[in-house]
Amino acid sequence: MGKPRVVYWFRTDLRLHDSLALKAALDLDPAVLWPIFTWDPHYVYRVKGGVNRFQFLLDCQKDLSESIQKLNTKSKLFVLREAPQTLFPKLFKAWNVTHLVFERDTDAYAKERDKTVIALAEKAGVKVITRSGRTLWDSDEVVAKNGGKPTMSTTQLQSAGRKVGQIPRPIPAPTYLPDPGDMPVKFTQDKPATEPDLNAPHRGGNDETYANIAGPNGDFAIATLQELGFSAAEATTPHRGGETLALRRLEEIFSDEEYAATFQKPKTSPAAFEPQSTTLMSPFLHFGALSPRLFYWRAQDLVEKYGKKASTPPESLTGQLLFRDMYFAAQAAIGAPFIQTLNNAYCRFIPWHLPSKIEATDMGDIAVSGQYHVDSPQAEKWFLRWKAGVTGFPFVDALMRQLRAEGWIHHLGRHMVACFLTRGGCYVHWERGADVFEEWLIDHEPACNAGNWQWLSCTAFYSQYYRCYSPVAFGQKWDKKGEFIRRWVPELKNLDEKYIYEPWKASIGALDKAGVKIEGDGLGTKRDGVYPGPMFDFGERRNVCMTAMKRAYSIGLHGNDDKVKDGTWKELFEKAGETEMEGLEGGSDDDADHKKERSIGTGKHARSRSTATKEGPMDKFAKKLKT
DNA sequence: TTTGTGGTTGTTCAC
DNA sequence: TGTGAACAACCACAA
Repeated sequence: MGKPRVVYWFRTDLRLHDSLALKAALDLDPAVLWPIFTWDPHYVYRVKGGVNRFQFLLDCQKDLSESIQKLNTKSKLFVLREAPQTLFPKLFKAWNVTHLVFERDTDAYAKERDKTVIALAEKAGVKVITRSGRTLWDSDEVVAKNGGKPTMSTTQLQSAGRKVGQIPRPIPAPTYLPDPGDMPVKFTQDKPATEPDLNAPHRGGNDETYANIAGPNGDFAIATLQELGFSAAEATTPHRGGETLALRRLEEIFSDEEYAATFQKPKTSPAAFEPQSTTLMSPFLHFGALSPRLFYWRAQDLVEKYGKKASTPPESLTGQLLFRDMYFAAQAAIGAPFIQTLNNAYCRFIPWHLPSKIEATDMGDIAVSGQYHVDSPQAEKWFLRWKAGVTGFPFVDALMRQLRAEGWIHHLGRHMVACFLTRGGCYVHWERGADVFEEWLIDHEPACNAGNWQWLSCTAFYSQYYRCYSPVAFGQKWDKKGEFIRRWVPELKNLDEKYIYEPWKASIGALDKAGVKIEGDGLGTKRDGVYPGPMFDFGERRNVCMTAMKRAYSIGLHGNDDKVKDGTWKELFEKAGETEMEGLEGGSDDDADHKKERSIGTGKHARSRSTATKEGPMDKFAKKLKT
């Protein structure tokens, strides 16, 4: 028996430091080691992601590749363009591989994929070695110690975590890497189905991701944005990726001991933008350019040294990492339904507007990403205005515009816009908001995104729906003068601070002086010096939503209840006299356009109501179940 | 079992 | 310009 010939498969662990899986690979004392990355079509076509996040991913790959080359000039990150499920059997044979090593992934799709790959490896006589590493503790172990149940609070996570054991201390990056072996790719490349391509709207050019298995020059190079069909000029984020940058920033954070040791998340400002008030480490954690355990122990060691004045979880830096682990472990227990309401026993059913379309698949009944029923034209318009950052509420609009441009907004800013879209304004389904965040966030982490949207919409994790963020007061608390709004909503940059959060209250004189007109709905062609009026009376909507939430809570359905699946939930809500719900246009509206719509169309209104009663989305789903 | 307390991150008003 | 109470009332957790 010769020495092992090892493929190390980099996935969401794009780093060399603190990699238990990479250490396991090197411990084999390999004759050859190929560090590879495979472009998974699932990520390229089925996970929404704009150019900003792909740029961050490529940054991480480039940096990792350079670091590998520094350890061994013959090596680098070898990028292969084919689905792992079809690639590996061919690779095992062609490269005479003995071992496949990787860090375990955690979401439902990745677990399925890995199961397939492991089975294929076994069939090919290739030994598979995996290690946990994305989280502080292995999420499956946390779940086991939590009685097989999802961790729904940080207390649960912490007590289960204690039973798993101490969070491992980070290990250093390797100091050597073996040579890669030969890399023949004379086999046929299996090209993936590119449809549906959820990212097509972001691709300005031709998508050449899978044109050649080893890249355009056959040298396994890191892909460019152009090859992925993006134009480099389109990237609008200032936030760049890579392990080197992550480690440098970590040093900067901890060089200010007072900041790091006394960090209290609820006291950091969502309106701070230069610099921002939090660490901005989330995208590095997402792509694995930073180890969560390194971050944790840097913070924990400092806190112990700092003494009594240090902050504590859940508000402290370590607390933030605990929340992340909580969501991962909740996802590990609940599985695929964690990112949706349907079939999720832990997620309350609330008949929000714009519910997801449902598809029955082998993996269970899933919400189709991005596709939804327009049960209410009014809610649809509110949703579009929210997404476009033209709600007429400047603080909300500033946040949404920063999100789209930079792929990142402060955590409390996410609270603000999420509450506004769901239980505190539009009464639109949280899955719509989660879709938008998936598309735009460079730190999009499915577990954290779904978990936080459930939290903010009060469907799981959190239930104090009467605590509602005001688009006026909340921002003012942090940024009295509205500097943040002036930065992101330049139409209003000269407006007196008295009106910056509610420009509709400004006199014509004040507006003229600031050079801005309040009119229209903000959709369609942008006009200079024009900003839309507020899309509804917030106070009224707040009351409508809160009353509706109270009713939905008292009815008490969850995502796995039969009544939710067969459509009979509607009878319960009708009996309770609910009008603010899916299929019904409830609530009031100060939007001039809509008033017109309504005054012309009582008939139209009634029609949409009867259509919805006849067949709502869930009814359709019920039919599917019966057939 | 019941009951009380606390919960990372609300708002508004009174003083 | 800061603190405390009322608002209306959720769930988790501990005793």
